[in-house]
Amino acid sequence: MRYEPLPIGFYETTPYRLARRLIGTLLVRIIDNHILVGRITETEAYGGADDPASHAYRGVTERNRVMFKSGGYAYVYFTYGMHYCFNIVAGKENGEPGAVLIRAAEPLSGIEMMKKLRGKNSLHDLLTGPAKLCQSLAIDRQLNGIRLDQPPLFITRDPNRNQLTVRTTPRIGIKAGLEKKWRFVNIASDHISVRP
DNA sequence: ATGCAGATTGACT
DNA sequence: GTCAATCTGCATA
Repeated sequence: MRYEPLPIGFYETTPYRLARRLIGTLLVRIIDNHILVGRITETEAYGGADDPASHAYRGVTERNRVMFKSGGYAYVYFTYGMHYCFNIVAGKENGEPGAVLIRAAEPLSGIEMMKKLRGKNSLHDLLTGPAKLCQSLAIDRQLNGIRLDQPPLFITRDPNRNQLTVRTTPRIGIKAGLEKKWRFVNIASDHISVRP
């Protein structure tokens, strides 16, 4: 199977629209001759000055500066003293900052490698949460700022278009901006972090 | 099944 | 000094 990365233009839209568009696409990670693939089941949109839950809310800092780039870059940050979270930057050059947090996916290929990276054997415990997903796909601060239109990390369309049933909910684990329903979940999948 | 505390470090006030 | 876009193990029911 050959995977064709989506072009940068795919990401040049608002975080909200990108978060919706990413549901059902494939996240592909190449590492040490292994091809790891997951079908994205859960995302969250984060904005800029309009969104108090976003890292970009108070302007540019050393940590969040890739959120201010144009769409199609990886924003990977470290949190809770031990976890990474993976985001995809959204938007156009010189537009509003924003990104989409990838919260969950369904493992499709490279499952043995994912289990090894994660140190667990349960299929349902590999990609069902933003930090678990980073661990199973070996995503860490080294990938912060890379472009997502080529290996070792990119998005591609699902050739076997699967059934999607997308629901929006408030975002998880935040204390501000709870009124926004900016989380997207494919409730047709078992591989999601928290069932709405 | 649901709930809570602890882990552990770096970014920001 | 505070606390985080989380996960885990243990407790209770």
